[in-house]
Amino acid sequence: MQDLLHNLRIVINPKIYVKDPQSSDLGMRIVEQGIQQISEIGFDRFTFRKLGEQIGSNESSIYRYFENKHKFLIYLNSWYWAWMEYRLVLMTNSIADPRKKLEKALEVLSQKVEADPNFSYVDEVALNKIVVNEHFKPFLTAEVDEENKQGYFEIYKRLVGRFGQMIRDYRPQYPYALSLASTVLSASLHQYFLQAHFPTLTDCKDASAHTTFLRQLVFAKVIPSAHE
Amino acid sequence: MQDLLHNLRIVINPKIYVKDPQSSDLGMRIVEQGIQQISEIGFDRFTFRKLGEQIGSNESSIYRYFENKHKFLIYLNSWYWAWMEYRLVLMTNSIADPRKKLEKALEVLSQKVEADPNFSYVDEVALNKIVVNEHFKPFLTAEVDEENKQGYFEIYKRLVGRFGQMIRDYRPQYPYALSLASTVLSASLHQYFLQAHFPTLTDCKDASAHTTFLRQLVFAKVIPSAHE
DNA sequence: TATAAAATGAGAGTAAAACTATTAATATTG
DNA sequence: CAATATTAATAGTTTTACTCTCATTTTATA
Repeated sequence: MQDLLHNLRIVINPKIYVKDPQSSDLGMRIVEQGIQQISEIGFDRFTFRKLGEQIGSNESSIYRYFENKHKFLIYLNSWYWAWMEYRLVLMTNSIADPRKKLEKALEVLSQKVEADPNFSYVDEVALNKIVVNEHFKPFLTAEVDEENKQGYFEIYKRLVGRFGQMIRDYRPQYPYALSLASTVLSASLHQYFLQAHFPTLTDCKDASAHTTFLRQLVFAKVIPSAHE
Repeated sequence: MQDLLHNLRIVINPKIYVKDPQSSDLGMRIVEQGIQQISEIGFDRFTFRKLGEQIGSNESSIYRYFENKHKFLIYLNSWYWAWMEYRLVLMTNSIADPRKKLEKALEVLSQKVEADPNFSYVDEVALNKIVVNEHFKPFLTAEVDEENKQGYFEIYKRLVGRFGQMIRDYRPQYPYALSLASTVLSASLHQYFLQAHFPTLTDCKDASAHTTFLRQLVFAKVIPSAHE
């Protein structure tokens, strides 16, 4: 992707942060170095104290940007999914044919992530590693329902909806477009996770295999079973 | 399922526990009440102290059975997947026809969980709620690879392998049997999770829809795309 | 350029969680 | 019955996840 859009900024629900990290130098360092640290040591071992040390700042300063580290993870995930949505729209918008559109969408959502020069302070590859490794951790808390009500997961939901609509446009009769969309999105992460940690549980050994596997799922022709 | 097998016991890798909870009354109460508490308040809010209070015992006594609460969660997950495997084998063993066998397997793996009278001290419905809500939390730690090496996830891996083999028996030419098996298993949990917390991201509104959705995925006929 | 306001840094302090260790009481078993 | 293992009660340690206060620096604006 070329450096087409210099003045682009990913917009995140303000309820997720205390102070917008994109509004200051310290904020950007928090995000930048936070991504590095979490991708290196994992989210559980990550603390604001350690991050403070790394960026030569203070724990309490970070708390002025994010209420706690869980919110920080939600922020990073939101950023990632917003970025995915932007790439999805950019790459499919001009395609009229539903099948080709859906194929391109699948490609965007399942291929190996590469750095995007439009957002220099975010290392998308490291961020992808976090999203793959921590998977659905942002959702897996007792507070999901409350946080969902607060709109913390809007971006992800919009992406699933958008992708679901593409499936529906291609297969109007298919009644499980949303389920298929959420399954494909989650399966894509999951297969990468398995490739990294449980290679005996997946056949996807390279990036193109991931896409092919998912494409076959999406474009397969439903055969009614004896039960239906 | 009838009460056929009175003397059945789920065997778990001893490395997961310090002392086998199935070997004593206290151990069984830990498992029984632990399942209740985690399914009620969620894993993050759960502590050994609270569990101790509930079962009228002491925090330090629980530590004699499980090293920490993460291992306890791994134990519960292992139990769940071992139980799933046992049901899978029981229900499919006598079926010779690969298609019918696979259909039955899908049913066992995707239908709503019901209590199993063979294991009276485990509430399978509550345990299923934990597995759905905490999803892949046992895997999502910086120590996955180490724990995997220790064999903590053997049961789950065996289940995926077994299910993958059933897919392979039915579609010998299909090159993604393992990926499909892991995807279906994970998608089944995920769709139940969405149904409970993000109903706008799934079309599965009842138990039969879950099975139908997954059955269509598995039995669909692959259509080669323009890329292949 | 002076001055107010905002942002950051440094440090101490608190509460809860996650253990660990010790000793006493109780149960089990040989 | 004696020895042995198991469990209960309690206190203590370390770490994490914050919170609070105040001093210092930076920035904005008159």
